[in-house]
Amino acid sequence: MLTEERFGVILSILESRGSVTVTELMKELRSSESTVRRDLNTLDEEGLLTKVRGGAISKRPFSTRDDEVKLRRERNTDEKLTIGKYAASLIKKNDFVYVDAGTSTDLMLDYVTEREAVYVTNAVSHAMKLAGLGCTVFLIGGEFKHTTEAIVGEEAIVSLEKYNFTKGFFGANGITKKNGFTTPEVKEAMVKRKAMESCKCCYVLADESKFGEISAISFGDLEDATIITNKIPKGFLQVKNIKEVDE
Amino acid sequence: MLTEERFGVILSILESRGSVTVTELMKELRSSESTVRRDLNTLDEEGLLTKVRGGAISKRPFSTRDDEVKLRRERNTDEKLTIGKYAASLIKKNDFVYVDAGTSTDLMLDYVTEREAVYVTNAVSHAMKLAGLGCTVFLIGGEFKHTTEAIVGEEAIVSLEKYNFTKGFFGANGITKKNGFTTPEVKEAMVKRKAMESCKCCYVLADESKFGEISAISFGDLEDATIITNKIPKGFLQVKNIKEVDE
DNA sequence: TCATTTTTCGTCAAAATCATTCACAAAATC
DNA sequence: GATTTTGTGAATGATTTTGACGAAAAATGA
Repeated sequence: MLTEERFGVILSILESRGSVTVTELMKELRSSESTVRRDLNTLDEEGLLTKVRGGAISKRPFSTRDDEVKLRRERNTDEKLTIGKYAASLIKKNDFVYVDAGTSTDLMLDYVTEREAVYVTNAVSHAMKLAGLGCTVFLIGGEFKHTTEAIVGEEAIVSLEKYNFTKGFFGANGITKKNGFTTPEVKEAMVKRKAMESCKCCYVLADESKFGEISAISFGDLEDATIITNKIPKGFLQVKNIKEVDE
Repeated sequence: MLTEERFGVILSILESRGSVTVTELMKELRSSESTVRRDLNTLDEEGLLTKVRGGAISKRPFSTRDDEVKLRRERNTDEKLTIGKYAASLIKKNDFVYVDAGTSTDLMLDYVTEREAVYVTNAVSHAMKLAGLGCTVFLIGGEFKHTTEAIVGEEAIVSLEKYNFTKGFFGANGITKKNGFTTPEVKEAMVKRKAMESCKCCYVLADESKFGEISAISFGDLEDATIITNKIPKGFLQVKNIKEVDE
């Protein structure tokens, strides 16, 4: 196994589990103790993990994901909040709403007031937030992904089949005329695509920075959803289905 | 288990329960009394917890006496831990395991080591714990109940239909010969019942205090599952399918 | 009070982990 | 083709951690 490969495996194990022992790594990597130790030393020197007696722990001992989410939230927050606020105002009594996992939609939830709508989501955190507001919430079934705390995979897609939503709210990492809406994760993209198909009205929440960007996987065409953004870039002015909101 | 890992576990237990005994920690951490004491000393020196006779309490200046009382009362978790430990040891490679929501099963998860089994649960916290261990986890779909953070209701039952588990682990509030296994919540009982039907082997985790108690709703007969307990009460001695575990 | 139980502390040997060295093989360089 | 470089695995001895045991101290109960 290549050195770089091993580094990757070690770091990804740390990412998901938070800690590993030397012995565990010997088995996972099928290498000797010496090699594992050398790897850990290198990665420690490079500051990519923290070596401790017996193994290594992830460089961020405290609630990794929370911090990341916090950080991400602080970027473009103002615009995202405005977008979220407007999106939330679209939810009416008796709506059957799908809320996609992601930070954009998360910010939207802070403005949700409609308790007489029913909500479905694939994000555990969204479910908790909505349930905390006193709303009726359903989580779709399927594989639970640790890093994003969202439900993804084949099973999730089957779960979505039975629903017919009146409105759906989505996030996207990239939006172009040619590739439509894109996101970096394959499994998540599949879920998004299926969910969009099940919605009468789709809304994509995206600040201006997303326009012109392309991520790995497309999950819908530009015409499939109404984009809610803070500022429509020049190239997209003539596109229908874009709503610009400010303050 | 890594030293830092142990520190993390100790602190997180303190975070959630407020106090722990040395004996509990010996079981949770699977290390000797000496090690636990050393750990507590270190963490106390670092000011991360307050050591008290018999264990440790969370670092909060006030209401020390109350906490110490609480510490005494919580001693019965010892038995629950033993039960959980045994139950976890039943999970083997390639098992397809259902884990019911609840505190008994939660304690069991601390002993789960089998990463090559697939787990399905209706409890969000269980899913997170298992995913954190690096296991493959599925959440069933359905209504998300805020108070218990579990998935319940009609939809959850339908979700369960497609599964055929090799083993299932359940909690119960009451066990009698006549009424079988009982629980106070209607919606949760329905889910339990359906899940039990889908398991080849069912295990009910219950300490001795549950025998003779009756809650509102039955979700299974005594013969439907193997009971794992710390002490079989007199009246149940001749019942088959009870496993008594100690230490 | 005094005896009994529980908890704590200290010591020590065993086990685990670590850094270092050396030998070997594959790849890169000359 | 001979060499250097690089990566790997094994062996060694030093160091740290661990678990067990026994004695001391504190709590408990009669």
